[in-house]
Amino acid sequence: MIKVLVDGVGGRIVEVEAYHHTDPAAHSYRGETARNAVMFGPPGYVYVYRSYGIHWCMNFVCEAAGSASAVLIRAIEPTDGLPRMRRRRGVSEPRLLCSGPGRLCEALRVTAAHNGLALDSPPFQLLARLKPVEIVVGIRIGITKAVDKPWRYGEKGSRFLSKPFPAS
DNA sequence: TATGAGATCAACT
DNA sequence: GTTGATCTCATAC
Repeated sequence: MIKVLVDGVGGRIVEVEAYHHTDPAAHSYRGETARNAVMFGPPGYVYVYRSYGIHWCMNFVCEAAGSASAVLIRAIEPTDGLPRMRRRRGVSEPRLLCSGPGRLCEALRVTAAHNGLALDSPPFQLLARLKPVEIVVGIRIGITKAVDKPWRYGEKGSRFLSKPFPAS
């Protein structure tokens, strides 16, 4: 999987979910608003929003401008800046640092200040994967609409997923 | 281990 | 006024 760093801290993306404007579960489903405007812009940008009042969630905008599609980064495998992540998260167990959207954003210190920033300029860095990996697909997590759509993608066998995928 | 509540706020109805 | 792409901690089995 691709590796993402924010200010030098981050790791390999091991779990994402896809959202699209035709998807009832997506923020962009009901059209553009002040919050989701970034999703309607060009790809390669970061969309950050607050969830349940206390957590931040990070998305990468995809496809052409106007399609309002994005991938929610649900989990990464920490590889860079482990000490800083531990300090920010207050936990030492590596697999608890980034195994979930809210955890990941706290570990990378992603906030509304990052909303609308480009993925190819500081503090963001994207690094291509070194080798192909096996991907498993499943249904999405933590949503109440379009629950049956298999738009969750993860690295097979990774120990850093927010939840395990059904055996495949 | 499993289930449940609380935290806390911006956007939407 | 209600809801939510969540997490953590507490209490119950």
